[in-house]
Amino acid sequence: MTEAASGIQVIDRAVSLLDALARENRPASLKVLSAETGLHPSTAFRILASLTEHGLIGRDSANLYRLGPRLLQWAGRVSAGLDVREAARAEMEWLRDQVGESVNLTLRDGDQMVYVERAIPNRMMRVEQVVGSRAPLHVTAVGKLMLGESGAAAVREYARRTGLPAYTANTRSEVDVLLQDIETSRRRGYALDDEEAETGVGCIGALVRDATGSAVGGLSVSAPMERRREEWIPLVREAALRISRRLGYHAPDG
Amino acid sequence: MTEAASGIQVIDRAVSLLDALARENRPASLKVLSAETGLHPSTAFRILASLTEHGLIGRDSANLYRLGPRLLQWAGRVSAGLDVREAARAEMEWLRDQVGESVNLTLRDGDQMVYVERAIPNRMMRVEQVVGSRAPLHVTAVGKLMLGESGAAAVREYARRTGLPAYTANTRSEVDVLLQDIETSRRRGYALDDEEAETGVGCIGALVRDATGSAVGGLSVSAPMERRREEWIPLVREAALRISRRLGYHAPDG
DNA sequence: TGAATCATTCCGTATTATGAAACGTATTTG
DNA sequence: CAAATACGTTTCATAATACGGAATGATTCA
Repeated sequence: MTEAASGIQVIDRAVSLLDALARENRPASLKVLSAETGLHPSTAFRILASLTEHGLIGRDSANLYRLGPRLLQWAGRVSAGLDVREAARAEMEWLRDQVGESVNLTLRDGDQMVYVERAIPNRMMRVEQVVGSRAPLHVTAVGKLMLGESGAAAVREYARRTGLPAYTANTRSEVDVLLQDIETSRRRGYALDDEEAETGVGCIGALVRDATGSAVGGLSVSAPMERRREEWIPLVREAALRISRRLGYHAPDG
Repeated sequence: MTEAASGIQVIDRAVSLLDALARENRPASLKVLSAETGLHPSTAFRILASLTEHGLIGRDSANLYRLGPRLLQWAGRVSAGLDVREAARAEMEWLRDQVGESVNLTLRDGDQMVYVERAIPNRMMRVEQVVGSRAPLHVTAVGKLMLGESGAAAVREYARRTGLPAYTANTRSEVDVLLQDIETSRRRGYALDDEEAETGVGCIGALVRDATGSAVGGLSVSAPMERRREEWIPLVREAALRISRRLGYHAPDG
């Protein structure tokens, strides 16, 4: 169903098969996959066989297809230059232990933020993001900071492209309101998300920069709104700064 | 260089491009990638463009190609049925804090173990595995336990297929020695790796089972040999068992 | 400013992937 | 237990598809 077309047919089809498998989130039969993607069974079989050969897909005892471990090999190298995930892991765990809430590391990918790494607390009620999932820039704390990096003109373009869809009553779906928010966030060096992506969930985010000083992503704490504390702000900033330092970042002045 | 051929040409080529990019471990130019893979620049360009379209590859400001975050989406769903990684994360951190050494979660993929998740301690000297990297079954603690699951005949077949290559002086490269080791390990419910994969590194491993009782992977502690302690054995077993329980595993008797 | 290097696009061609149909194999049903 | 059904796999003629040589743009370097 979720199709994408461009460039090379076989690759489009292979991707849609892998997507179908990921969406299913469990081992799937050829029948299911070919139905799901609308591919002729024979074609789907051939492509799946090729992907299997390369380890991108594994096969069950029951002849079911599943995503293969080779993907991990590639995913491990996904980063923005240096390995941000690597640098972030320890700091994220530290921050999670400080605040007792979920900590997320996100990277920008076009008009979206991608959740790249997380540390979740051991409590009953918590906010949980799936690694690899996405959210639009304007509804996340880190996303708003990223927008602030590229200037007002770029934000307006973003607004025009996406239409600033509203996820909750609090989503900044008016350009001017968004610009206002972005500007104060930029000045303060941190951003809040006041139930703008999901009702009941609040975030505090700060940017992570690399050796060249450009923002490669961000760190954020996500908590049920009523548990979020202002006291966490310096902690989030501190953790983000420490990750940045590990990436070679040196503060502008000293 | 590292070629693989089978089934569909474009997919073989796309995979080899992604591989080249992963091997490079940094953003790479079209020139480099086409040279590395032996593909005509025009062909490499077309394939890379298609992969980029799908987010499997991202592009730098300097027109360099890098692995894209979409891979994370897929990698996040790589598992053996239920999400082992998910279930394991907390337990792994607990175990790491108990023993103060690196903890690895591994899955079997054919004749190899794949490192799927890790928790590393915050100390200067530590053993570190890259997520997605691999090792043959017979040189790892968990691998030997996995071999023990399928019986002596299967082990002999494995030995014949792979030739039991020796990585250190301690590697069990004689079938009978290996079988002996596997059998005692199976009976004890845990396995040791006494510098069999790398000199100076010792491991303690235990299996992780799913709801059907079959081994889906394993948990292991890796430490410099002189720091490894026998007291850790029950801790490793306990953590592995807790992960198994989260996957729905129920001990055979009670 | 000119030269050189690399990325990108174009396009005729043959190779490559395609999908209908036939064949195996396992599972279900009467 | 046999027949039927459903699904996975292989084959093969065909045309659509990806190929790669060459020409064009865009940068970088001298």
